[in-house]
Amino acid sequence: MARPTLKDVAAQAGVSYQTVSKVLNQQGNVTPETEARIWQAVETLNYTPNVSARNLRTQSSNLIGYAWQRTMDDAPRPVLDQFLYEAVLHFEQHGYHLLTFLVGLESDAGHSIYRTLYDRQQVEGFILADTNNNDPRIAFLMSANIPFTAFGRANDDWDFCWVDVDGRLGMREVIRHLQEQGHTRVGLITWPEGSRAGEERESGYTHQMAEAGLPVAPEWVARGENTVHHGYHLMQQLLALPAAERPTAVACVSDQIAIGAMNAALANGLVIGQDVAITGYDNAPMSEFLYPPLTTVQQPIQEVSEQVVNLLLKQINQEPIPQKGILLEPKLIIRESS
Amino acid sequence: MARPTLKDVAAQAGVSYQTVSKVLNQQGNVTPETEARIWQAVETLNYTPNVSARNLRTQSSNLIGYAWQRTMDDAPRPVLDQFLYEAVLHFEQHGYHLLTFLVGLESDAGHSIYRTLYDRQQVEGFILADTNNNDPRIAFLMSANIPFTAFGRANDDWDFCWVDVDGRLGMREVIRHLQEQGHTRVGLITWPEGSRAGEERESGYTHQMAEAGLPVAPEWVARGENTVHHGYHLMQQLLALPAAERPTAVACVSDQIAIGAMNAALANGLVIGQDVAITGYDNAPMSEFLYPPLTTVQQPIQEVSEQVVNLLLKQINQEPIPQKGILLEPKLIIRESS
DNA sequence: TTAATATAGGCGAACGTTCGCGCGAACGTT
DNA sequence: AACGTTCGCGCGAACGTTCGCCTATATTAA
Repeated sequence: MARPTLKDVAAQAGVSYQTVSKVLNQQGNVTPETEARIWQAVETLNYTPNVSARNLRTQSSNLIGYAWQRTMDDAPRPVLDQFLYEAVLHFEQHGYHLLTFLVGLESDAGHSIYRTLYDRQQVEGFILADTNNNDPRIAFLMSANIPFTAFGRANDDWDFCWVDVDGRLGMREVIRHLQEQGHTRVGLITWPEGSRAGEERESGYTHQMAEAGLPVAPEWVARGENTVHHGYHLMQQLLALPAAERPTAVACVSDQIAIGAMNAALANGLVIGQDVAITGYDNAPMSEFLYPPLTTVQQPIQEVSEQVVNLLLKQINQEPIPQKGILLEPKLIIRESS
Repeated sequence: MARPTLKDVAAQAGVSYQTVSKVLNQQGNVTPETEARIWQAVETLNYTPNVSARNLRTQSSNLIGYAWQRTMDDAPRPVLDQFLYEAVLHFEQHGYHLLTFLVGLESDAGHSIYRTLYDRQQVEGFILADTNNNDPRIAFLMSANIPFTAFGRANDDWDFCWVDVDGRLGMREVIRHLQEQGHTRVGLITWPEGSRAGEERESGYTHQMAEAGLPVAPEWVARGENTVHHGYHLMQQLLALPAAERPTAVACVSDQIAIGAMNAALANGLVIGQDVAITGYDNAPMSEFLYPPLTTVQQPIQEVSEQVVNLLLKQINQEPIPQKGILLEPKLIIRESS
């Protein structure tokens, strides 16, 4: 038999199909008896509403878009993965689903996909991650007046909804911890310049060093992409400095990089946590089981997702938004690598 | 102004709105002039078709469902991630998008979400990954007659569409390679029993050892979950065997496990690739940059995705399916860890 | 010249909902 | 007994498409 519709249910229950609709949407008055009859009919016919028809009528799709960006290097992004998972979870609790799509590498032309998806009413808004200063996606979505919420900040004078974790604070705590361990020459392996998250974390490093009255040699700050590979080579670079000026501790802006740095230290015959301290960032699942376990920073991803979802749904439902930007605090996790 | 509809475009172009529809769907005869006028109107009004209305009319949604399963341990799944990415890519080339949803942990009740999503015509089919023997999802989808294609096999006598990579062959080649390196005592770290992929790989191990006339001690086969953590401990276990019966080479069923095993070997002061050989499986992005780089097996994920998409779309479009199961060949990648 | 044919485009209907309005019956109030 | 009010439910309309059929005009053939 073909999919049952409202009319089929109505016929079965002996009422008009609009009444069935009302019962299903729990509005309108019906006697308990007819309501029971209707539910009974729904049950026996195994009726489920047609979502296209409903969407057409209500002018909504209950879908949120997320552009899946391939990272340059295919590195795993534990934080992003968890963020997405949690976001899907929270969206589902509000009856929304996530529609994933790809955006071309040609960044300019690529934005039209956001516009198209929104204009044809396939999605009601977007979530963004991995944002940056001058992020063209954010600029575009703001100008197009399309609802979205970002995990991560962009230009401070841009007015949009975001949720972020205070990377500056996180890195400050890392550096303070290293200082408490007695380290005075602390290096930093970070991303290339121009990354908002990188700037935050670097600023945490710089400020905490300054606050402790410790000088920072320019060659202690190494920059490269977010891969184990780069971490390895940048650490080699730091270790190649003369013994007297070589950092005794190295903070990395990601666990990926830290793993590379650890490998480099091992390759140089150093005992990590003893000859040299290394810290990561993100608390990737495996960081706990590395050799030795990695000191790192944990971000409250679950809360990030929840807030992102809330902010986006508020926009979609035109509800008032008390605070457009939400900054959460990370947590230092001390293990044996430092 | 409100979203323009077909009628708005029609008014602008001076034709009936149905004619506009025909032009947009490239069917029906129109003079080049009117066609140009229509496109012009579409352009100036910035018209995009309403997808709900179209879906309602055509009884299709152009959406494919994928159930996001949280792994027990939150371990990264490089293969799965790449598979999904490629699948999204191929689906988009056919005008489809991917709808992600979560399935509850209570496996039995959880299937209703597949049914619901399909019955309300929100998705036209599903893709599955990480399948297993007696996989309840597959059993359910088969019985419900819902289109789907799996990345991975299940019971051999089940008749459904799948694409898989020959794990038995992959592991055979790993073992053969280790044998060629002179190893006679080869261990295996694999998943707990009951995993289809695990069985395949283990069978490759067993057969290749047998073929080479080498005995296999039961204690050489260690089992545990797919984490760095378990890899570490299982390797410790193998290394704790008396020197004379301890394997000189250990094949792992995943790079995750291999990383743990490498860490354990390091912690025991062994030089990997020299004192002991270790191999992984999956060619995770970081495997190349470990210390030392990890010998592993690469799966042709791109082709897997493409075939999965093709099989699923064939089902949806009721096209004939020449071959329901497709088995692809993996490729051994030899690096310094063996 | 007439009839057959092709061509361009209009028209009505339908896809399966939701929503507001309206109407009769039952009920309570004066 | 007459009247307002509430309750339970039906009815028409609309959301924006696509699709098949129909018609009017232009084109060709007899």
